[in-house]
Amino acid sequence: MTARKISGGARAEGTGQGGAKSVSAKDVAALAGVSRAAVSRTFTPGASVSAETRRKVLEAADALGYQVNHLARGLTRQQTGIVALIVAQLATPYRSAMVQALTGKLQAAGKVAMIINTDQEEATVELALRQALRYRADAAVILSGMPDRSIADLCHRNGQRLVLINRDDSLPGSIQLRVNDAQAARMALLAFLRAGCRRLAVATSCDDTPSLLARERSFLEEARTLGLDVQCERFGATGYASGLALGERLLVRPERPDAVFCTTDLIACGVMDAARQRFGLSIPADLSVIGFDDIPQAGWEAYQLTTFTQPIEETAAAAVDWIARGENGDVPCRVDLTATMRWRRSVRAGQVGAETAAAS
Amino acid sequence: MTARKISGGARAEGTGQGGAKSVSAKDVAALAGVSRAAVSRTFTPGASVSAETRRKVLEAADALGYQVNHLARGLTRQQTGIVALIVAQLATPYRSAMVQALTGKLQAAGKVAMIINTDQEEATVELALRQALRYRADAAVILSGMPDRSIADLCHRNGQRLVLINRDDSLPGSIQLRVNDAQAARMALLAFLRAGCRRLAVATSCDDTPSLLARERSFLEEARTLGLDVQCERFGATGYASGLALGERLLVRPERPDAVFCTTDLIACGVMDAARQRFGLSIPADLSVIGFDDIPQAGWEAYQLTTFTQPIEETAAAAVDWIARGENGDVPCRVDLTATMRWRRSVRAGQVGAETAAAS
DNA sequence: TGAAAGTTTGCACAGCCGTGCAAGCGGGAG
DNA sequence: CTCCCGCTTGCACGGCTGTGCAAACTTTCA
Repeated sequence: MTARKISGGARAEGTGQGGAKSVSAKDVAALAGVSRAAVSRTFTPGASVSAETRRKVLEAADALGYQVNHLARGLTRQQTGIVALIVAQLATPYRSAMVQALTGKLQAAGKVAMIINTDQEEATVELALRQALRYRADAAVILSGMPDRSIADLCHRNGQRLVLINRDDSLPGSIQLRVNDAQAARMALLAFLRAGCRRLAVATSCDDTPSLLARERSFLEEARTLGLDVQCERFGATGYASGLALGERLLVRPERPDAVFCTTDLIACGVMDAARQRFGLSIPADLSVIGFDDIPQAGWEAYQLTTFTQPIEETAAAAVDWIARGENGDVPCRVDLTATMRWRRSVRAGQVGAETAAAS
Repeated sequence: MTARKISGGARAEGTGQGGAKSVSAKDVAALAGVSRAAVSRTFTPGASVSAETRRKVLEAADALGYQVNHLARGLTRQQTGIVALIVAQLATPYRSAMVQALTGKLQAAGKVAMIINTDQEEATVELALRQALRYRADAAVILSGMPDRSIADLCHRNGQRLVLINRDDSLPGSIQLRVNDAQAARMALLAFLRAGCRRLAVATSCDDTPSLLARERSFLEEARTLGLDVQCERFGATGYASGLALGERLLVRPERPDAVFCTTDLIACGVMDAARQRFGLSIPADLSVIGFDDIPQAGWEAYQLTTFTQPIEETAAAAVDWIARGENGDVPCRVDLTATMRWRRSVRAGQVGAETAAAS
């Protein structure tokens, strides 16, 4: 296209007209009257510089507003300090909380987070990883979707490490962080039974993310093991609106459920609202509900939803720790984390007698 | 510290042991049997390469999984394609929605978003901008906090453009995006009056962000102009919990308000829950509430909150458009956007007679 | 005072890319 | 056959940093 010729000569004092070149170590060296290497060493911890030179350099750097160029530094070093977060549907309570935790901890570890959004259609996880590769990210954290084996291999060959959060497959040279979805789902079932509920149901979305599937399947399987029947309804995308629709579909049935396990808190909120507003039911007297994620809204007065708390901080900490540690090679690593049950008031107190938890 | 010597020689075929150098244009050139310049030109639109050479290069690049290094490219070009988003409290409905919109549109414009989190204490906006500078971001979008003039000047000198979203001050060489907070607050007041409410109140947090202050002040001033008294309560951080506390404080007063303008939807939800659960009030019969932001929860069945819809898409579009346009110089630019009223069911229908909006 | 040891500094190169410039190559016209 | 023109291609440089190596300088010790 347009040639965009860069005038190498005149480094005028006036604030830049267009390109506005940023100040480099050469500029600082010139002003301080030292070599460029001296500037570089001043900003390299452990390098040998005399106090006098250091002072001159820092003074000049301050006057010019110099900041070391991490991009150029990333060329020689094998690290850029960039970590890509690949995520869809960021504006969701759980996702945004996870991203907040990750960015915070990454910063504390001296890294910086780059967000790659896969909301648009198509084969976007692959595109996202290629983008991460182009910026030579030290690692990529995958929160949504799952890369093909071939793409993962491409990352591996280019020295980009992968963090898989609640993804199914294991990949070489990557760490896999998983939450105990299956066990939690079984706990939910037990909680319902202990509360005396018998007409059980599951409400979930049509999104086939590994976590949602695991929660649904475990609940169903455990029920079948115990010889119980469970009504399962699946609808739409993961979110409040789908929860509303799911509630209507379930509660209109002849054998109306008295307990619904929702694979997500957002769905649970929708189900609760449907039960109350459209069917005049009261919770937990007429209907017990359990969700998953423990998003902020689950604790709101209007819901007081019993759910499972995602170990967001621990997950983020484990991910960042593994990224910062750097060293390890090809062996895939796996970390299991536990979502703990959070009792609130959306499950009715046990009728059978025995241990009814959490009165307050 | 440790010397980290990089062995320049052996480029072994085996998957890397530690550093795992990523594949460069030189590698592709070697495999394709052409010069490195040919590789570069193949990936530069509009450059002159023969079909045959291009084919060989693309083949080799594909075999090796080559991706152009945007960091190195950023050295020669004056653009890195990186845009820094400086934000605190990302895990909040409004903020995360804004970040989602920004990242999506940035990507569509061929840029990439870098998140810099200012949740930690201290003078972090300055630190965040310095970090953005170190990565030679083309622009920085400031969603939280306000940089000192001196820091803004530093960015300006280094050719980093600034986007201020709902910030007070105007700065040279930056664009300022503002929403009509003041006008909206006046509309809220009028809506209350038209509904027949007379005991007005404002609930806000102690955070002194420009938007919140503008909403509060405009409401109060307009009321004073009309000779009306308004009870104003201020408490805690911006969020649901503060809303709950604010509701309790306001509703326990001798002259109990019959209308509360909340500077944020999260606060509004808290106030509504306090009114219902702790005081047994019904909304809007006993209490009318108006919020701000139109977060997803405002549309939930349990709230049906009348509020003001933030022009998130328009804001993000305007920001990205300005960033992508690039060209313009020192003249500060300002764009005004309008938050439009979203009628739901948290304001009682007018009693006076005349124009009562939104029946359904 | 002279030599040895230690510190500091500059040079030059590597890391990766884009691109101006000139040389090479092929083809068409006279 | 020769000349000219257009397209390709390689060389070399610039952009910014970190760092090994050797030279210069300072300090210490005999």
